[in-house]
Amino acid sequence: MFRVYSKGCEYGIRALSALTELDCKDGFSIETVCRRTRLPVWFTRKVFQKLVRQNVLFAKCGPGGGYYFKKNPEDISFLDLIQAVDGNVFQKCILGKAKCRRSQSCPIHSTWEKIKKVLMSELRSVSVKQLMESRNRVLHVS
Amino acid sequence: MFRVYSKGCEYGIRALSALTELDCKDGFSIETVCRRTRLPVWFTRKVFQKLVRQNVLFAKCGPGGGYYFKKNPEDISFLDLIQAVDGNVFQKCILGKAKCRRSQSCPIHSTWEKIKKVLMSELRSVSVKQLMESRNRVLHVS
DNA sequence: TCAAAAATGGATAAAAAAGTCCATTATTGA
DNA sequence: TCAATAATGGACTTTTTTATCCATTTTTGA
Repeated sequence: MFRVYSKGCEYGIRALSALTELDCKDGFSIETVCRRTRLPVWFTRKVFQKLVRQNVLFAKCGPGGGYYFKKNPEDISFLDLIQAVDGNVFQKCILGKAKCRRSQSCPIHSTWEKIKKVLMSELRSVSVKQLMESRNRVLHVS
Repeated sequence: MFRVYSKGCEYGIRALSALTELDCKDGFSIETVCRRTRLPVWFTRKVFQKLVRQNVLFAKCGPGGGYYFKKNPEDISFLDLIQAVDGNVFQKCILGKAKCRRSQSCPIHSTWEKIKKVLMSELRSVSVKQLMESRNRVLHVS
């Protein structure tokens, strides 16, 4: 039951990873993305709604509308994506202690702080742009 | 929705962390541990049952019975505990890809492998004995 | 030997997460 | 202006996880 992020977040990541340069420029509709990735449309829609609220994407209604990046895909990290969809999940104490600070900390506070630091910095080091590129590369190879 | 381990696993960790030297020698009952930690008895029981099946603890029925460590608490790591309760959770692909191997891997395979390595080695570096000690230290200080 | 103590495994209930649907709103272009 | 397109937010359903309960089994010692 180890999870870095929710299912919804996973879909968001997979959806955005499947975008092309052109999509980034001209925008993309849910239908297009979900057809390409075989993700469930209705659920992915919910995730995109969150990304809009969190200023990662912006949405344009009406014919020819769709979603557009609000920031450059280079400047959106994997961590940004997780936090936009799931919230500030990395702050909580790993042992569920309500007030886990340096004094009065849980038995593995310092270990966990160390792990978290690595985890977050690695997640920050991957951009949506990179996700897109490596996905497209994989598709070409296979 | 970030979780390193299940709720049950969390309870197991908290329960075992609350044991004393004497408990390790003479065994301990669910009631004793749960009174001390204010954990729900019935649920913690289920977790202990798993730990028994996974050879972390062994159980003795009847009056004066209870649970005993099957291995030395020094030799049980945090990681062992997680895997005993939750199974082999760290093997799965972070993006939910069924077959994520070096060739045909998901876009963040290598990043994730790196994070996982640190995560697992840190979790392996903490023993149940240490958890017990630091918990007891905290209790004395506060 | 039998009542009490302690664990077991299966059944069920409650809560949370995941997934679906729909009526509504916004926008476009014919 | 209005029909069609595309997103929105809320309501609802299903599935998974968490939590509880109980009848049964094992063991002890009076």
